[in-house]
Amino acid sequence: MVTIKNMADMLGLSTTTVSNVIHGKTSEVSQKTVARVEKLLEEYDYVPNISARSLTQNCSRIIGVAMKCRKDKYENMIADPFFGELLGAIEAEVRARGYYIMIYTADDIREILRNVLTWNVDGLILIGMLHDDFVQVKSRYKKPMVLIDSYAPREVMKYVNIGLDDERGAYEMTSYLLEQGHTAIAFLADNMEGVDYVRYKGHQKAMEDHGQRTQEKDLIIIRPGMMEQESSLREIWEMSKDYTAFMCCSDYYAVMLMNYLSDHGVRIPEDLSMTGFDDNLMSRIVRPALTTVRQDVTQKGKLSVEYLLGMIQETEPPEWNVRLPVELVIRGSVRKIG
Amino acid sequence: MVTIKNMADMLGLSTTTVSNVIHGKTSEVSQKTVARVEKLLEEYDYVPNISARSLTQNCSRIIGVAMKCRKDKYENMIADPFFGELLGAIEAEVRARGYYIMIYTADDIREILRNVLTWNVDGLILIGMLHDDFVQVKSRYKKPMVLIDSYAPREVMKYVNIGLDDERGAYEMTSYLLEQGHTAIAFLADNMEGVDYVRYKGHQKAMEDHGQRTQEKDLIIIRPGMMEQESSLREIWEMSKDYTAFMCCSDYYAVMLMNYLSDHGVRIPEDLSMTGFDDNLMSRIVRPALTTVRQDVTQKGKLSVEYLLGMIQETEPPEWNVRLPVELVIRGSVRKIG
DNA sequence: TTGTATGCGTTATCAG
DNA sequence: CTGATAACGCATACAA
Repeated sequence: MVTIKNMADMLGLSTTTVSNVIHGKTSEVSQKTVARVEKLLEEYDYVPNISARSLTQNCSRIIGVAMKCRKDKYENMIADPFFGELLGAIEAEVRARGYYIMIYTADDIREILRNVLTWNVDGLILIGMLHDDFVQVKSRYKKPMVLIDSYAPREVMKYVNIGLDDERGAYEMTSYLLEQGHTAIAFLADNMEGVDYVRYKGHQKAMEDHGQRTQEKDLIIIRPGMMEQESSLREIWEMSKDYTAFMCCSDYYAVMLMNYLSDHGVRIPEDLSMTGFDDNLMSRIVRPALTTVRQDVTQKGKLSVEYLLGMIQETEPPEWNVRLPVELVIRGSVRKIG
Repeated sequence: MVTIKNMADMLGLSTTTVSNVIHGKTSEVSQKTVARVEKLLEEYDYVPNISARSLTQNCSRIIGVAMKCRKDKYENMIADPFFGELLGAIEAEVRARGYYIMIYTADDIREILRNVLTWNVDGLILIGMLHDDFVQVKSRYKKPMVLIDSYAPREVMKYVNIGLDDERGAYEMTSYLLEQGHTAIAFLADNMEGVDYVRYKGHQKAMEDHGQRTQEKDLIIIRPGMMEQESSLREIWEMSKDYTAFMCCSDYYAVMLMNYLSDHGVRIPEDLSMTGFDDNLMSRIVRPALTTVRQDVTQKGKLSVEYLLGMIQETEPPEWNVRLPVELVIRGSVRKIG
């Protein structure tokens, strides 16, 4: 590996001059010298050492992507279609802007924080963080951050969030189901915080606006591992008999359930209508194709990077709480009744 | 951010002593000093600066994951279920071993190389590389490398490869199809190099061993974009009328085609049997579930990291050409005929 | 237009 | 047991 010093020695120049040429500060260097240096640069295919640069400039050109993943839920988060697409979109945009990406996944937020600090990351994209985690990161990491899909209370701390109009998405889906004559609707969610909670609220609101009431028993919480457990699936199957529609918080749950149920003789959508959320690859592959709420995951990733890099270049973000639009995608998994 | 020097000053010690405590070289330091230093370490939650460390030690603790991706094929490679799972598995293992991962995707191998060199990556995992690319990398990058799914000619250059028993997988699948009474089989591949070529060879061999011949027209090459193009799909549909089975080189193609065809009235498997390769998430989701060849992608990723880290620690790899086993998974997309 | 000197945070060598 | 000091590769303030 050639270093600046190597080359300076070869040319009988100082490192300063070589460095200047490398950085295009050619106004301060004579034409002739520039040519000589550039020739050598080419010849040896000089590549700067980022560690050294990072040390002097106190910036690393690394964008950290931190994902808190509950070990009990994911053993391979990146394999999830949603995260895969999101990560891919982030990677593409970061690369296009001349930065690098480093992924930090961990159960423990302190481990993530340690990594972020040790690499002196220039900016951070936080995925799947709850409020407490965010507070902890914020207290030690002082550079720009963007959260994705966060619903941490904004009163406590100002932050940029790139999210979705989750409430509206759920509202529209519920309205659609009601229009199709469904009133016995179960809502299936991961938990009752963050995104899922807001979607549930949208669902509730639509129900109320249409003169329907929601009951606690109509809310089915999918606990980790349930989708792989025969007994839990059977339980859900039993429950399904009380409803005409299952409204799921994610395509993944919708698709997994749909397959389990139809494999056990439940006809979709004749016996039970199903809807998802996200419009993943899966929703298009499954038959009947899944009626779902589309979000533009690639756009989400891209925008996160744009905002983050904007902040790194010291401009205020144009918006602190971005809610990307959402669109109802009607396919074949809902039937009209009555 | 506290530095070693900061702390040394506070304690009236030298950086050497503090550094020694940090690295557990406590045999050279008095109990009392150790305690004092550790207290401060704790108090300020000292985090080392990796750039500085990298500079002195000439190693970065970064494992590079380089993926050459043809722009015309992938706009988001990580979103592909296969790469997503592979990358996730690599990430998990790298993290468990105390290393970090950096992803380099590019169309141009020289860009990848530049990044690898600039970060002084300790080891490299190469995915989707053809022989020429590998030669180019090898000529400039002198640290350990592991290739995944490579079929670069071994005579030219010795290298570690973690791959699959592709030939056998295809052989078994073809044998299975023949047993089920199929002889009019089309083979659908991406191209005729690397993995796909070897799978095709396995297919050919099985055909011959069973007294069948393969003809050039029975080999259908899926060009980039074809899966999204109505006209191409229609063409394939037309072709399908001459066959009783489509044997696809990947689950992705199998699933996409299966859906297109069944949406157009072709009954799977009554009118046409289909098989895939990989045993992705998709193959389990689709109905009828896809008969396919299973590979353990997670194992592939994990093993790659194990081999690579072994080499970084200067031990010879136990094996230069690993061919992971493969398993026929019989589901519902193939019917028995005759 | 070019060169000298210094510092970034860490580790390593060697001397006390 | 502890401490100077140099070195890693690069960028920059300042000097010439």
